[in-house]
Amino acid sequence: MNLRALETLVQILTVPSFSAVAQIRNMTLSAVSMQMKALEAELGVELFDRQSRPPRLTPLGRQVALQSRGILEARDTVTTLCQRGEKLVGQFLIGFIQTASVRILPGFLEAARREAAGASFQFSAGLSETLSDFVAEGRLDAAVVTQVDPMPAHLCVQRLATEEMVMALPATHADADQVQLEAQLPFIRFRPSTGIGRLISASLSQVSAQPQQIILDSIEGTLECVKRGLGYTVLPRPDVERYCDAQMVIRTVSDLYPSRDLVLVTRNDRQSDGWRDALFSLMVTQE
Amino acid sequence: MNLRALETLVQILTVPSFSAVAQIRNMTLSAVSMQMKALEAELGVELFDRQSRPPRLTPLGRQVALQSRGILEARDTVTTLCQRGEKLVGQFLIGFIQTASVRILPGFLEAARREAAGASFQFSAGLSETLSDFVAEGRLDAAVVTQVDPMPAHLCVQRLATEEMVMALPATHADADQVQLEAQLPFIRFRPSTGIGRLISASLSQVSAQPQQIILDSIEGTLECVKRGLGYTVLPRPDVERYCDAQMVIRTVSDLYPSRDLVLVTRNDRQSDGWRDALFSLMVTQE
DNA sequence: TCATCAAATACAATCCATCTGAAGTTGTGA
DNA sequence: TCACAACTTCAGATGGATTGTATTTGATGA
Repeated sequence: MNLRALETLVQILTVPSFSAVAQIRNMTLSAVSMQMKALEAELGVELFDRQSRPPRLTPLGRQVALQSRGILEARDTVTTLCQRGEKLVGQFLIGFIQTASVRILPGFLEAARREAAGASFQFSAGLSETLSDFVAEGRLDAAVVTQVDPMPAHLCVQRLATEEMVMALPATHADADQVQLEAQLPFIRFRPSTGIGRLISASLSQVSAQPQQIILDSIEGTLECVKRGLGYTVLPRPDVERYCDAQMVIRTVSDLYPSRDLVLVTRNDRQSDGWRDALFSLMVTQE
Repeated sequence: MNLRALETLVQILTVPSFSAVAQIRNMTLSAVSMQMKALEAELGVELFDRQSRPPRLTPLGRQVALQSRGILEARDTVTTLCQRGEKLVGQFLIGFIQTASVRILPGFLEAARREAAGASFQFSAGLSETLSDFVAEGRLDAAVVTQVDPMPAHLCVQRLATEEMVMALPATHADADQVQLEAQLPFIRFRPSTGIGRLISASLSQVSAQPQQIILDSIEGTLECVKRGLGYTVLPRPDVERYCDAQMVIRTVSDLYPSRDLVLVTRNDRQSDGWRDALFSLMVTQE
């Protein structure tokens, strides 16, 4: 099916005769006639009643013309999509690690709707290493992850936020020092396979051998255990504060545990150069 | 813009490489490459990142591909529209005289939705002569009118319903005979320019010279006047009965006034032969 | 009913876009 | 660094679309 023929057909809705359409479209009457004949042949139906001299659209022909108008409009949305001057145009596949999808994603979506109407986004969740690899392979356009070493090659890394690691412990143990704590309560560890968990594991090995450990894979679940006095844990401050209440106290432990960076990773190629900074600015503005 | 190229682009959403698409679509890799290059040139954008070896869709390219899928779906609705075996497919332009649009149209629409899903309808209102002329000229596909003489040539006329003409008079004059009535009340005449009005005018000239007349162009308004004792009138029975209540009585006057026929008029050509009977049956089934 | 005219169709020649096949280039993975 | 697979480029072939001209057909008016 030829779009030029559909354009002709659609014009015939508003113009009385083939010859008039031919003039408007800068073609010969002959060409118009043949376009319509070919269209009829392809669809296997009569679009025109040729008993009458300016051939008349049949009801079916009229319907086809109206539908064709829809096809052409759909095409025009594509061309205008491509003519936008904006940087962020297209469908972006973006990965988020769990905590970032809570902290960064909502504000990002809001900013994107405001400032990047031509763009759409599809998100997927995963671990920092996986997402970084996906970006490197081209299966994702970008990802928000915690900085990991070593980063896959040819990736561009931009820091979005720094999250301080804090200790969350039951209010009943608010006064215990580190040694007492370790003796009295088990350490509840966030699943070590994730970025956070790894970071903590690395730190822990320098601190002390933990006699008792509970391993959980949910931040909310971890903190719920803390509130009930089942143990203590170490997590990024924003996550802890979100669930904090009177049953729990927060202790700053920046000397024991390093902070972590949330970063935006993109491929370091010419394509990404076109939109990397625009994407980055949509993610930081919502701070 | 070439629909075949769009098909190729859409396939690339689900298939990893140009060469795979080429195999699936029975073309050479070369042709795929050139189609995509031509598409990029036409849109003036980069749909693919050719830094990497199976060329990767850029976010914009992905968006264009997704939108293109919409274009192709729109095209498919057109082709399936044309493949329906039904008789009534397309957009029909149909004229209705005022009273028919109340009596016939609702039931017709209901039947059409049930039995002619591939058809859409656009209605216009007007006088019987005008609508009949429009059908003859091809500005309408069909019309429901009162039978008028002479009918324009080459029209096919099918009777839908017969409406008896009855007299409506105020309940206060229920016992008056025709002579008393004429002496006591003015005759309220429905606008003579319409089909009904004409019919009545023609009859009246045979009956008697009316000393007093009120002319109105609304059936409901006419009957409201009758209810209030301002005069009497003659109208089709269904219209009178719709508004009848205790303040008004109906008198059969078939000896004085002829009945009228509601008819479906269509052009008498090969095109209309295809759907005339189907349309007709949708209009009578709702009786 | 016929003559006339405008409009559409038919057809051959031509044009143009697209496809193929072969040769050349370029990422990728060993 | 090499080999290979994948893509691009190019020239030539192909086929669909357009044009110009001749012919047909429906509309109009005498």
